[in-house]
Parts: sequence; structure tokens; C-alpha cells
Amino acid sequence: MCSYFSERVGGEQGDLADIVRASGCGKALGQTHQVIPIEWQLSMETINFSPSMESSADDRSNTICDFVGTTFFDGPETAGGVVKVGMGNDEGAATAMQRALSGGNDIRRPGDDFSRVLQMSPSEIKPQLLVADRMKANGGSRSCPLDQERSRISSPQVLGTKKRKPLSKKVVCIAAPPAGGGRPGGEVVPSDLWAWRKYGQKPIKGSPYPRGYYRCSSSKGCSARKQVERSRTDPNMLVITYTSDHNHPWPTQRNSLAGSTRSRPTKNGSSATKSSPSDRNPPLPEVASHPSVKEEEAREMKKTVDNTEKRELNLVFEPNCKVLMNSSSQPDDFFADLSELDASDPLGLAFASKALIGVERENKDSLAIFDWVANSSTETKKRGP
DNA sequence: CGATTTTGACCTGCGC
DNA sequence: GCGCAGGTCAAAATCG
Repeated sequence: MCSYFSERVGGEQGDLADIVRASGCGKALGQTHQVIPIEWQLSMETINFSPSMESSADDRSNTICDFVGTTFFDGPETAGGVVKVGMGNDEGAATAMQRALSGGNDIRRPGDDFSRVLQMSPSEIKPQLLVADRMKANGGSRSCPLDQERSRISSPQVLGTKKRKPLSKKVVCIAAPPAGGGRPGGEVVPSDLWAWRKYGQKPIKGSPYPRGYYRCSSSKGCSARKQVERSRTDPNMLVITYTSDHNHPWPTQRNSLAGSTRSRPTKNGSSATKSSPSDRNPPLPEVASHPSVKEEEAREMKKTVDNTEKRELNLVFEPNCKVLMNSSSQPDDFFADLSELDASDPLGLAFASKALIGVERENKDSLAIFDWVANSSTETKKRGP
């Protein structure tokens, strides 16, 4: 399967810990979080494979693996988080989910072990999701379409004919939120724990999309930077390149506007008289607060699953936490029985209240991964013995 | 008032 | 050295 966001430009092979840290996903790595997330949010990752790419079912699964198990933690104060769990329509994807939930164990028999994992509290699960060694134990460097995309984007040949001194870079491809982000003229980029300050934007030759430059504003003197641009091959994908490491611990609280969205000047202001960036360049996604999916959106996603996926998948959503999922494309259908889930468990509630698991298969070259969301209780609940 | 965004100018690395 | 393109700076504007 793909290396988990593990790519260093310049030949070095990064590890998950680096990537996770760089992408703001590594709260649990240091075991420093003390509050189990009280709000589980929903997001969707869409992975598209351009027709020019080879995309065997195996590769699609591997790509799914790449997304499965990434966990974005917000600060302990906000205690919001997303556990991103993807499900594919084949065994590989299903295994990926199991693997993620089990902290890297490749469980081919989902029933027992899967249930066991679900009996773990989120605090038990999430650190495991981020243990680099275990991920690496499952990972290899075998190429998959997304890796190819990353390599393409980050390779000097693609960046231009220039060769700059090699920097340690980490490239993360994520699904770009819909342009507009629900508000006129707005775009959304999933945020991470770090506070970023935008310090520049440049049009990139050969790409219709500009590149935004951000530096860490969590700490003075921090050299961490990131670049955000849309993939030129797939505008639905955001390519975030992290450069340099943070030289400070995780911020306990974000700056008030860090990662937030500022409304554009609409009148009178000199910015209004100047040509706005969007006049010259296509809109670049802004950094937004942690993604929060409203119920309507969740319903829409569910609808998509209902309308499109039942042709190939047998998805059954029941309010009692039971999720059954069969794939007609594989002899070993994926079957996840969550009926034993303890509804008092925060993770259980995640399944119970808004269970949303889906696989979208628009065509053979496109898959979408849905995560699930739920609002759980506001205090950490421990599962009894 | 302090933080961020915007945006033109400037800097830097590279190929020719 | 020149030109190109990517990357950064910094002043002004904006926002809460």
C-alpha cells in the first residue's frame, strides 16, 4: 500500500510521524491530548484517478489506504476531531479500514477483531492510528496513482525546469472542499492544528490555479511553511506541501483568526477598488476552521450513497449502530457488524447518531470515501469492564 | 490594537 | 549576464 503521506522531495523517505506532524495530525503521537474529542465531524475525501493513470482496483485500494487512518486533531480545548475512515468497494479498501481502526493490523477477518477494535475507546484507538511504525510496517513504497500524483507535483521537472536546493518537503493530497465553501467568493481548505499565516500567492506557470504560501504563525521564529494549490490534473484535489518543521510544541490554542476565513472587502475599501486576486487568478482555497459538516450536507452525502451505491453495494444503515456492507465486486465481501457497539461509547455514538459510511463509484477511475460523523456526549465516557 | 490577508515589488536559483 | 519563474517581503487594507 502507499506510504502514508510519506514523501520527501529529494529522495529521503519520510515517516508517518513527520507527515502527521507536518499536516497537523499528530496530536496523539505525543500522547499529549487529554480530552477525548466530543464532536466527531464528518468530511469526505474524494480520490480521483485521471484516465491516464493506471488504476487497478488494487491501486485504488492502496490509495484509499493512504487516506484511511489519518486523524486530524484539533486542540484539546476545542476537542474537535475527525477520524477519517474510508471504505472501499473491494476487499482491499475494507481491509484498509480495518487496518486503520486496528492501528495497523492487517485484519482479514473483520468480524471479531473489528468488533474488538470498536470496543476500544477513541483514546485507545486514535494513538494507534498514528503510530508510525505500525503504519510503516504495513506500508511500502509501491507506487499508486496518488503517489504518482504527488511525485509529479513535487518533482523538479514538474515544478519547472529550475532545480533548487533540495528541501525537506512533505506533500499531502486532500480533496478540495467545494469551491465557495457555502459562501460567495469563499473557498475552504481543511485546516490543521497549526496556525498559518498567508504571506503570499503566486500564479503558477502551467497551472490555472495560484499557489498560496503560508507560514506558521503559532510561534515566532518557526520556519514551518506550507504551500497550498489545487492539483492541475484534478482541481478537486488540493496539494499541500509542507516545508521545514515546527520548532515549537503544538499550540494549545489557535490564534483567533488563524485558519479562519476572512470575508473579502465588499465595498469602499481600497481592496475593492484594486483588482481582487480572483480577478487575476482563479480562487485559491482559503484556510478555514476545522471542517464542520452540517446535517444537511451529511444527508446529501447519505443520499448519494443511497442513490448511487446500492447498485453495486449493499449498504444498510440502521439506527442501532449496525452497519452492514457487502461488496458485489469481491468474493470476500466486506462485512462490518457494529451491532455490538456500546452506544455509551463516544465512538459508538459516532456510529449511532449519524452513521455514514459510503463508497461512491462514479466510474472505474473514481472513488469517494466518506467518513462518518456524530456528535457525542460532551464528556469522556469510559467503557466499563 | 493586534492579527491576518492582499498584492506589487523584490529576491533567488537556474537555464541559456 | 539576462530572463524566467518560484519564493518572500512588506506596506496597506481589513477584521474582530
